[in-house]
Amino acid sequence: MVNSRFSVAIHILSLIATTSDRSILTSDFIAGSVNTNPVVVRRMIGVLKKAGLLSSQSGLAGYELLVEPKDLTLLAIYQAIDGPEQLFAIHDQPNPACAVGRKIQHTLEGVYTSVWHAMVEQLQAQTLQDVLDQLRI
Amino acid sequence: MVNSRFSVAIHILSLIATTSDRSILTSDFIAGSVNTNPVVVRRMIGVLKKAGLLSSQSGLAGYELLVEPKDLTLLAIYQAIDGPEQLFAIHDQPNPACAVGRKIQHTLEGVYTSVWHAMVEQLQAQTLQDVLDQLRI
DNA sequence: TACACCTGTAACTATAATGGTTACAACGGG
DNA sequence: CCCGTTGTAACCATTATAGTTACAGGTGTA
Repeated sequence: MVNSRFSVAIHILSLIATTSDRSILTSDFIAGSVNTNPVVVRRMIGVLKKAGLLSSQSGLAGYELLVEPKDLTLLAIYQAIDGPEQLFAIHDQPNPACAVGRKIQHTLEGVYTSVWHAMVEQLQAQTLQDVLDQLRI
Repeated sequence: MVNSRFSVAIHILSLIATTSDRSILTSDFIAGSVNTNPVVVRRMIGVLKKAGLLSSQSGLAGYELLVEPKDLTLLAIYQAIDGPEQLFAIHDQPNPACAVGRKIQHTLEGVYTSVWHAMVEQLQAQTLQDVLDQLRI
């Protein structure tokens, strides 16, 4: 099971997209909705900020999306958080003296790449706006 | 990143499928190819055995596949290991007093289900035989 | 200015997952 | 009986994850 950061990121971005009053949109308010600690929220927001998804100003409440919800794909969010990371880990240093061990890593990379491509298609097909629509806000 | 158990399982099953001489197919031999501990191998094999993918006899070297490589999909292997588990974790207890918090879990489930379905298609389209072919054994 | 409130970030902690290891009971074949 | 093997419990080390405390520094307002 992959960690819950992707879920939290989508939650945070949904709040930012739907809260017009910047003054109430503090890390404390967001943490109350997500049910976590404000620092966890600010940490996550720092990552999303580095990825260019939103902006904020130190000392000033409120966050602003830099990408329209309809243009913000779930893939962009996912990659902002987890980078270009592989989905499945491959055990390292299988025995090169063995016919299977020698080629298993390369083979698995191919398998996982095809799975990853399928995931990418799905994540790219859905935007933050789609999520907002399903939240019916 | 998901753990390396799926990779190790495919490696183990590839060895079993391609090693005709049962007497050398010990957990120690397999561990030497995977580069891990024999107990880790036996533990994993116990899981695959419970799932009905292979058979073994206590005290006797060797394992036997119960499904033909061409009929053994990577999905079956994946599910034997990780069960019907969700791919992405969803943070628990978002605030029900918040419009987003109230519906985010259900919405994310839908999103993740569509991603999972895409993965399933890929995993189902590839069999152990395909892996063996790529290993060129 | 003084103050209240906020962000950004470092540092520490608790918990859980992962994989490696030791140990040993039970089994099978020579 | 003896040796090598499987099956499994128990324990340990490492790492990931998320929560927490603490505090420096920015911002607007009385």
